[in-house]
Amino acid sequence: MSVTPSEPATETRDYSKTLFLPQTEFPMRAGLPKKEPEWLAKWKEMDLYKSLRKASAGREKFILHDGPPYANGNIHIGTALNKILKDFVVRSHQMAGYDANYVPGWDCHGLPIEWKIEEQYRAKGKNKDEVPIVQFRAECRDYARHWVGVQREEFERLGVVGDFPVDWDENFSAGVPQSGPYLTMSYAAEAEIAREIMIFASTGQLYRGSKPVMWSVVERTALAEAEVEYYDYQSDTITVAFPLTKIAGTGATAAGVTPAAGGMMAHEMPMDVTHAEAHAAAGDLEGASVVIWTTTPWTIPGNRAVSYGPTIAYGLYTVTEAAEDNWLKAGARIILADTLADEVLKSTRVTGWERVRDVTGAELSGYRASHPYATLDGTNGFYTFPVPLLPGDHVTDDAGTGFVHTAPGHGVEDFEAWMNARRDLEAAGINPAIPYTVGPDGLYTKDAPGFEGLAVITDKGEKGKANQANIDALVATGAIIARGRVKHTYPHSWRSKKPVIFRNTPQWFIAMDREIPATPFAPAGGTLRERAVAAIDETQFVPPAGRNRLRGMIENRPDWVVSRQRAWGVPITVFVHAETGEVLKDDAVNAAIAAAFEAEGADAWFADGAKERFLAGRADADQWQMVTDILDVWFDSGSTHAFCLAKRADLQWPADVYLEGSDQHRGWFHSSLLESCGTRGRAPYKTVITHGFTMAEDGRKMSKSLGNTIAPQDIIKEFGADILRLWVASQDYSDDQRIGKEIMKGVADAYRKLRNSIRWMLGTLAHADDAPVDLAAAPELERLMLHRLAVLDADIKDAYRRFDYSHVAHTLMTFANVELSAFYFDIRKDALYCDAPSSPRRRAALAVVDKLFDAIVTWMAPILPFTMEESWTSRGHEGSVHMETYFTADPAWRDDALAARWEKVRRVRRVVTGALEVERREKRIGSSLEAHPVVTIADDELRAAVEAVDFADVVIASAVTIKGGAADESAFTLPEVPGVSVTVGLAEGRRCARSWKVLPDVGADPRYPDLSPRDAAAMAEIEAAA
RNA sequence: GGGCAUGUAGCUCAGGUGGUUAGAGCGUACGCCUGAUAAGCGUAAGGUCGAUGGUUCGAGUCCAUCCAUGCCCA
Repeated sequence: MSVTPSEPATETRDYSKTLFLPQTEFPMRAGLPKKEPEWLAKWKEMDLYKSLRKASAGREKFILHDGPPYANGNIHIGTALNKILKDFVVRSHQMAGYDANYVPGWDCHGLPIEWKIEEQYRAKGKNKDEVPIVQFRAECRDYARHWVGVQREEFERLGVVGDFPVDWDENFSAGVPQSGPYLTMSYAAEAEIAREIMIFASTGQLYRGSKPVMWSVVERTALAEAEVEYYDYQSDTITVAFPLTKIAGTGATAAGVTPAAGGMMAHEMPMDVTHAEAHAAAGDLEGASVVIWTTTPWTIPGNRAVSYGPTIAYGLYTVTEAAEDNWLKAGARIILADTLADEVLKSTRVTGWERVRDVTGAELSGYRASHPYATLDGTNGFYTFPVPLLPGDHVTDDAGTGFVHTAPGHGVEDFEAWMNARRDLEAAGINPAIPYTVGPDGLYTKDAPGFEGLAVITDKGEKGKANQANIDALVATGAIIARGRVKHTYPHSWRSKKPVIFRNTPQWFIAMDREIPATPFAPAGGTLRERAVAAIDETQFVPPAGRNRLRGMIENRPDWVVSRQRAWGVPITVFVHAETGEVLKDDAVNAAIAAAFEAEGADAWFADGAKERFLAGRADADQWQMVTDILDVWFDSGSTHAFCLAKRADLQWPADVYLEGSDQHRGWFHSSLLESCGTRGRAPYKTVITHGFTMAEDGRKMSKSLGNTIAPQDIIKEFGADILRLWVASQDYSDDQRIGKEIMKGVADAYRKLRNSIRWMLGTLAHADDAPVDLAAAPELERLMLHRLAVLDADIKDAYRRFDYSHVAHTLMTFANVELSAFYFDIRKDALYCDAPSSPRRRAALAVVDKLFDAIVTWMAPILPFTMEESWTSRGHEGSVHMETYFTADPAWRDDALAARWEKVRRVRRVVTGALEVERREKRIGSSLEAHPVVTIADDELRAAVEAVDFADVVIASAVTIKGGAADESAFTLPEVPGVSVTVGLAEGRRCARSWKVLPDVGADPRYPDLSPRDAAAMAEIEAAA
């Protein structure tokens, strides 16, 4: 095939053994799924985590504080992504010279674990309520413990380095564990969480209020949304009229309705002429009624307001014709949403009506309604309070009447509409307290006069008499105008399958807008909301959009409900006075509680005689009630900074970084911020990093039903953890990511290319020795590579500092492919393989490859810990690469002028490469070593740059000729490189049997008739040494 | 429905303050090499920059609306 005249007689010798070919055990195929566990074992054996701590003792700390995953079930791809990103942060800072100590943690309390234990009970036919609470809690604890163990192994398998070994005895005995992961259920954590909530209590930030919750009468328990199932259910419906009264200022008030405070009205209704006129015209709503429709007649005693839609078109309607005995009489005037008026009026069985005029939301705000039971006998005028009309976006005109009966104790939207209006209500002299109309037994309480003792739902889950009693009462007062039945979906308990109700229940809140007094950790000043907003401004967000998202939530959120009527958690360790409802503030009691928790865990609160024990000698146990609610688990995890960061000698408070998924703006970032601002006056973090969610390959959410889920365990089994980690590193984690078969294959391909470049370096470096090389005197090409290292050094370290791992991965992989594999290595193979051992050129190249290797391996180590460890030890190092700091380039290597010249050289190289490709196509050459390109360069400066280097080597040809002058029209040119043309001739001479270059002086050395002079000299040297 | 984001080649990403034919790596196709060989090198194809409308001499880049996807609320 070769066009080179060959002389078989002289090419008999096999010179390949005399070349310095790459030599390495480092396999091309990684076999990661099998190899990685071996590295894990090695790190365990050397106790990498502890060795790191020891080696970096005294260095500046960099602390990423772990957001605790929930100890329930195997990890999924999102958890893996999160932990891998955290590991990037930790490892990259460790290698940058910090002491980056990572202590993982787990969230152990809460509902899902309770469910699992209850489920196990049900399977055995047991009932949770039959089991002593302390025993139940013990089972929850064991369950959490099991999953901490499972997840711990899964996290370590990802290559995450941190303080993972758990000493269970230490966690469940007195004293703060000073090593191992933190657990929200350790005794020390439970004690500290209690201390934190007691700070809120003793500073008056914690208060008892109320809120409607879904309640199952059958099970006597509050239910979470996830515990509710929706079934069809037949409900009674009623349509009720609420007569209107003009709000003060005109002097007209209906009997029994308290006039509003004059000040507010004077503000809203200034007495100028225009308004006075408008007022007079509007007067005809006096005595008209707004109309509501509801499927829960039993909530009428709890009614406190009527909501309207500010943008809904309403009309005033007069009944012109109705049967004598009809509930809605002729002459009645009612207000309805126009789109619904006909439907409603038909349902009232009136036979004639007319629309009088438009009514707007703004006009309605000038009126109040009275309660339909204002005139109900036997209620002692209880219901004579004013019923305000509240604007609410939850009101629609698709169904009903366009007005919504608002019973704040019986619905979330009702509650919110009421609470949003709270300030205005108080200003108008209306009591914003929400009545407890229904008790835990489903019976009306004394807060529902006229109905007390009647059942809404019986303890069997049947409908009680409440609905009929209310309908009768509404008929009696004449407020009802229609009734009916409707079949709709209604929430039921997932256990009993019986309907649930919303009922107002006492709950504990942390106030957002109360001035905070001094705490043990921070001086007085500001409200929780003010403090949190200020703290957000002082926090760095990556990406920056996180700031607005978190701030928006803090600015608008209501008070924080921290109580749960559950068993598995830290109790709200507070005593309330039986009569006054006052919270006991006694530091000695608080200290006793915390001390007991530290020794025994929070179970101490639930043990028999706990009340007497903690109050002994301080307060009368008969006078004080013990709160048995537990804390929302968000308070637990919001306190991790207090019981972990602040309490461990090897950590520090505040954390440098919190890093979680973007859902945690509502979750952990949020609760930690509030908790810390309430007790310590600032955020527990300096920087907040967020990542997006992992989608399936098509960019859609993963779901089991779609069958497009992918588990990290499976990826590890098929590709290895390093591939999963490289996937993490190659994406912009701040946005949502995609994962799937094709994407993983692509990542594995990219990995393989990088691995091969490393493999080649290892093989080449097998021939290196330790003799020093003066790099300043190295050839230009070597100095160019050193220059690139100097530039990359700054770039890579800056990217790590910015937490920009995709920049690191893309930059280094592109560098390895484009500048090393396809350029530097390709060019230098000749010198590295063929030059004599003593050749300065070869020795310089080896020295540079050595630097390149150290740079790439240490720079990639945080991302590919397994592969880089394998590379590092394959180079003959005894220790771990993870004990190293980053390779650092000598700033003196930077040579921009040199780089600029080489930029020119490479432009010319591209033209030559193009020309060679044409020759190959035409089958005139195969290897570029068969060619002798003749390059014509018009520009003198460009030509000088090319002439200054060994251009034949650069284009991997056996010879090259550079000429000045205008480009040859008939020769090969590239439009983007004007003034350069190339013609390609065949190299003259014979093919050197060792280097395969085609040179005229092959055989010049008579000892080696088939070699070029360079190779002959190399052979002489090698043979002399042998 | 509301708040906050995102949308550039098959995949993963670059594209400060608007300016000539929109870039890279990987993958793909084709070719070369056979001394990095289940590797290495080269060449090529591949994009209505989510859509529409607007501002401008000129927009991937600015504005508006819409669509799609996601997170958090309702």
